[in-house]
Amino acid sequence: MSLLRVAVPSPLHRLFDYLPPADLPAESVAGLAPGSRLRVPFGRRDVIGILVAVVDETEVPQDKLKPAKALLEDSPLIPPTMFALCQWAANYYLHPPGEVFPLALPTRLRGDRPLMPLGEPAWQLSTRGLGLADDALKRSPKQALAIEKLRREGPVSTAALSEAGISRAVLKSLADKQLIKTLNLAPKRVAPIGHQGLDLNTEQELAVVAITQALGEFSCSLLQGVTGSGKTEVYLQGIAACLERGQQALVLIPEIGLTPQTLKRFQLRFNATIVSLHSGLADQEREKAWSLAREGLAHIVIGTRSAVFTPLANCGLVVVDEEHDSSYKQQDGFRYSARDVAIKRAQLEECPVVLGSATPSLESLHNAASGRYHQLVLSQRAGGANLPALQAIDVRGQSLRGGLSPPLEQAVGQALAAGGQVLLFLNRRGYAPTLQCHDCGWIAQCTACESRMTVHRRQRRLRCHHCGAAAALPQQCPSCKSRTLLTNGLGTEQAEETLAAQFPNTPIYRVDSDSMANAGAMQALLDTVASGEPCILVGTQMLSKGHHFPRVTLVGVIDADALLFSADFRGEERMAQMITQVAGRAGRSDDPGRVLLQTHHPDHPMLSALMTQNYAEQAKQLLEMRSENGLPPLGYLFMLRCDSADGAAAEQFLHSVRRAAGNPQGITLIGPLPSALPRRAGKFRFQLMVLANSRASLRQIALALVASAESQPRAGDLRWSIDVDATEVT
DNA sequence: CGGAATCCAGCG
DNA sequence: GCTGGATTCCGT
Repeated sequence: MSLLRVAVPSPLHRLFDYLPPADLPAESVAGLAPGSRLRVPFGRRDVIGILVAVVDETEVPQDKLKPAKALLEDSPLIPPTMFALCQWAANYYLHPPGEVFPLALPTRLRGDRPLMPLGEPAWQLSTRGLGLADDALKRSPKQALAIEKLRREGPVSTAALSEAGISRAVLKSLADKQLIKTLNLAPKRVAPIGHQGLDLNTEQELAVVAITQALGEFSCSLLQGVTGSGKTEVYLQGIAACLERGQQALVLIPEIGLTPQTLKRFQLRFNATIVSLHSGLADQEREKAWSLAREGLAHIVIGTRSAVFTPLANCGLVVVDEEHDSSYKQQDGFRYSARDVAIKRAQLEECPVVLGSATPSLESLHNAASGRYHQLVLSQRAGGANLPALQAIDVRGQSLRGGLSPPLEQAVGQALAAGGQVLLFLNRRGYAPTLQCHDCGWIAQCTACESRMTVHRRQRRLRCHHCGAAAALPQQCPSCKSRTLLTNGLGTEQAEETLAAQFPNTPIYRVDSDSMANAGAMQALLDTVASGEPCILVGTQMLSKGHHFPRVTLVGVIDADALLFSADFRGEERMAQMITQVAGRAGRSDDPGRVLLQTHHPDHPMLSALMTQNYAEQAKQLLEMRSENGLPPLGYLFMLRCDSADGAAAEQFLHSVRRAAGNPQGITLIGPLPSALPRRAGKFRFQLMVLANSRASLRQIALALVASAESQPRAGDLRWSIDVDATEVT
């Protein structure tokens, strides 16, 4: 007997078997394709699940099996490649399959809504309308006109009818008389046209040739190009070759903030259907973009992390821009890496994938060095510009105004006087990270987290950056009623304020997620900065991503020490990437500019390495250190995390899971330990780190731990999750 | 003792 | 995750 194995939307690490729906002919059941939606009873209610397989046997007792209620479509909404990708991802990341398959669908289709047809709503004559006598409508001239038009032209879109002066009301009365009926005009398939690309230098040429020749089968290339070396141009010409083969391209970018610029550049180059998928889209727009991609009507699909699960009818090339960027890793729920999923996807699509970055992740560099990836290098900046020189400023004992030491302040003044723009990097938003009472020492803490509240003076609020809690900025100390409250430390808001006083004749622009909250703010800023007038940009890592500022001649890193000391083993890698990226924002051919790093540890080996080496050399050293410690990418790791309002319960849970794992060969278990933020949003957080010397042994122990965790009695609000290839381990 | 808040197993 | 039946809690 045929049974349907279904991925049901629930956090359970298993599939559920159902009898076929009663209305489905028995002989058609065996031939059902996976990836279709099914309405199935689950507990007390009905849910929409995804058919994973048709099976003959089950371990479920016969009397527990229930029939599915309905099959929602004949041909699967999730095409075979995407189905395989989701299945791989659920398996690789050990995530409940019922939560993975829906990612291949737009939200509207995760329920039981029917697929919205693409194309345009239109009208045509019904049989009765065709046979209508010519003078039958002489008392309704508008209706007669409509019939005449449809008779002459065949099906006409509602929009075109409306343009011809035929209103909805007219169409409705004709429809009521059953003289006309609706249909859907199929969308037109257009051939994409690529405009002439820019001239390439030799390295770019080689990269384009390599990508073009790779089309048609799976391969992975790492395009390592210093900032300003023209990586995007290489993508564009690779994509042009892909489109010429009649295939589609998928382009992943790190953040929604970069979408408009990227989209614009692609639209200028190609006369083609380009869709972008990001969190800013309304559900209906999202479904339309998804359908265009799935039907093969969109030539280029540009999107952030989740777009890696968008089906493409004929995917010929995958590009992952800024592949090192941490936003490709989802940090809650289903903790996948879109970059790694993209590589698997290219393998399933049998097409090449290009990973691009000026500062590739150690993972990708390692894979390139070991020959698993092709390495494509762009070492020259466009127009032959040099990269700016890095220099440390020893701030020990120096008086700091608005975070700036006298030498930095002086350098800023000089750069502005020379007509340049200045970029100051401070990776802390808000006014100050701490509010303290001068009389009794009270410190504003978040009540739900083990952390301090950040002062946001403009909003007159205290905000917790970990849980989002907010409170009014107190006027007096809640503990001793003193009115002398001090702020400690420096955030972008305060820096902006102090800089305005230090440089009263220069516009200061703050760039962080607070000031760039509304859509268009970033574009407006970029337009202003592009005008070239001297100004100071002060902001967080938002400044270090994507945008190039050719008129910036000085980059100042206000607090390099904040990057220097990280509990995470990826700290050094992140610092090198961030400094290299922020340094790369500046300079043009005739003036590479300079980069000043303020630090209390000018002799720190990481800083000296940054001064004297390029990113690639430094990465090589970092890789050696990882190798010595058995850390990724030379070791394999995952985290088992647990949080609960009951801290002891969370810790106990991980202890007993660890006991169940035993003491296998080649595995290092560390923990359970409280995480770096031991309490967040009212919950205590513990974690167990597992390091393995091979992917196979990692997988084996991960499966054992998940099985053990699943079989533990579930107490209270305790939650656990697994993070395969975790990037944040503190 | 009744009604509300909380706990907890089970979902095919 | 959601659901509803069982259990505990609270005021009377």
